[in-house]
Amino acid sequence: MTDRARTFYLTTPIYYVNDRPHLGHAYTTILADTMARYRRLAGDDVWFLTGTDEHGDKIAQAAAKAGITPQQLADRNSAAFRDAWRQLGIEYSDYIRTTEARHTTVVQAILQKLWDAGEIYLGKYGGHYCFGCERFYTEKEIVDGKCPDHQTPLTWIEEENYFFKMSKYQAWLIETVERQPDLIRPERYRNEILGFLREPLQDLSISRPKSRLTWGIPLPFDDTYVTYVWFDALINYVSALGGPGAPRFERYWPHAQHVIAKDIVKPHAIYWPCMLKAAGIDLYRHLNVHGYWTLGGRKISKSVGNLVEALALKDKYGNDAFRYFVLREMVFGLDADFSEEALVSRLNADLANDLGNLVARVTTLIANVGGGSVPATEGRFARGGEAAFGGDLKGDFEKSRGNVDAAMEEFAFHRALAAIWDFIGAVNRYVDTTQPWARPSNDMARGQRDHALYHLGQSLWCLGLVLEPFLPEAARKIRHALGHTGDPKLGDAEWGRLAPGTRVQKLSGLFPRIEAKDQSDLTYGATRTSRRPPAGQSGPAVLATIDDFSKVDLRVAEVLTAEPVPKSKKLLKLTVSLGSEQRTLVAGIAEHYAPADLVGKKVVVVANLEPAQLMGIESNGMVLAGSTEGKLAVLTLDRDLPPGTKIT
RNA sequence: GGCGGUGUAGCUCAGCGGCAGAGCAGGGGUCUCAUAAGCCCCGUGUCGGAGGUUCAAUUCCUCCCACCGCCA
Repeated sequence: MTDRARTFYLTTPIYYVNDRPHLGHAYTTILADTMARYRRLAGDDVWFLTGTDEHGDKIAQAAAKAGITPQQLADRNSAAFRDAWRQLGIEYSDYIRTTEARHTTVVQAILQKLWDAGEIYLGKYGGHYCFGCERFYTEKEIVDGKCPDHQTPLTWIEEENYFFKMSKYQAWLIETVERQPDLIRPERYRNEILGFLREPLQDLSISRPKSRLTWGIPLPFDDTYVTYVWFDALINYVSALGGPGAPRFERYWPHAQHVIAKDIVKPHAIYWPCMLKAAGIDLYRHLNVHGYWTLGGRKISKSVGNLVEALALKDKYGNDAFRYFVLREMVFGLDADFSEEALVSRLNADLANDLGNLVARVTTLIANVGGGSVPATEGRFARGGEAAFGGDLKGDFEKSRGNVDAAMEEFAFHRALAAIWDFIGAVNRYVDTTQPWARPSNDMARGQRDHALYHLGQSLWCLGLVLEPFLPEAARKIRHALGHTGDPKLGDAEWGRLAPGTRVQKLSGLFPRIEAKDQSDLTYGATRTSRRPPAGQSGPAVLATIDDFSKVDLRVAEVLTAEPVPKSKKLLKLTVSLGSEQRTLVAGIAEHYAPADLVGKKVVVVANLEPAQLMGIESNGMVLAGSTEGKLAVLTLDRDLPPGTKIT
């Protein structure tokens, strides 16, 4: 653990304002935010940039369709991203927009510099162009004369454009990537780039004629052209700092680290280094590449609607839980699957059971048996006694913190969290071992109890600090419960910093469990929605075997009596006949059926469901019914069958 | 088609020459401070398949199969 302050410049990509904020954007931004928070917590000098990319055909076309100017469209959608980050508690230092003057002036200055240096030339290019992709396609890529991506007809365009002499930097780039093993990480993407660089590198078209596209930054040396989107967009990382020579640029650029998703590796690992080299600017330090989220085990379609819905789960389960899930679930660099089921599983197992419950039991112990404040530990337990009594929590924490540091150095957020949870496990075991709730029978036992509570207090204190980047809200609540209201500092995460005598407040319900009855309305995958899913695509992603199905004992039941359950709007109490026996069961159908409508009906019930208490009534079974958008229908029989008939 | 990656316990993944691991899920036990939480115990799995190198291969090499990525 180094104490020397370091400097970090972290960036997300700028997000294209043709899109709505979704899970993918959110994940990248949460990664960068977590890293920024971690470094700030460690006392480092951090600048964290995000923003929006606002030029290009798509924006112009979308604006035309909406009957507004491109700038108005950009303003609106850029605000949507800003709002999403506000809701997610993202603490960025700066938010750049490519339509801002501070950006366009730097882009033009760099273009002029490259033009003056002969790094740019006017060349001719002809090709099949797709307006949707904003790119040319080669003959081989075309499918039936159409764009392989959009399946739309392509346009043959032959035009003069300005080209950046990227090819001349190929050898330099190969050498640079090979010399710096951690420049592009994880390694799989570095290998991909090295593989790509084995083929000859082409020069890069950096302009579009205004006859075809006007929504862009004019080339400073030829105002009949605008700058091509990548050349414009990548420069945001530099322009946001004021450009070369600006104080903020000199301070942060040498420490630049980009965070991106794997789909934009090539521009960042090939174009951008060459552009920087040509402009006489040092290369960034790291390109950190993460994988894709799949949803419910399925590949994500072109439509982003389900990704937007996945992001909406933050409102249902809270920012901390959402943030924890994405950070813990995705191995950095690899793809991972997002599902509400997996999120709830993490929330219950890690946040509620391990962390939330630990915080509750420790604060309650201190409040109830420790007299409401952190006890002092006596000298006789301070040294050898520590290891002898309960274990070495201090050592456990230091080990965990070391692992967190190492993991964060490599952008391995999932390992950092695993390391913290190792410690949480140790603290839970410590509570069980030391049993501080036991009434002390003598001074020795009293001393041991106070000693244990002291160490448990220190443990919570340290968790309240080290968890801050990952669970900002929960960490703050933990610190508040321990009377700490100032700015958190990782340097304070040391044993003894929580002074004996400090008042401690009970903190329970930090992460309430999502109970089984609530889980029944989970969707598989993240496509929970108020709309009906298309026919054939609804339902679980898992397949039930015939054995699974045969576990459910479905029977015909005749409703004998039906009455409302007092104080309940939804529940009806039913007595049904299964032929050989009568059952009482409770059904949540009172809003849709009057009791009198049901009596005499033959319905279908699950006969071997485990009993449940509902409003004080034991329900022995479940009436099958389907529901959608406020409509509900109980299953009945097409022809008559006697009560008790088994349904298979 | 070329290059690369992945394939290990029901699920997610770690291990990468020396007696097969973790978390979750599941089963059993136990404490009662705590959110029916915690803690303890329980895993013989052709380590994708076939060959080879080696005293020894999940680990190294070759080929094959499946999936994924990049490129054409």
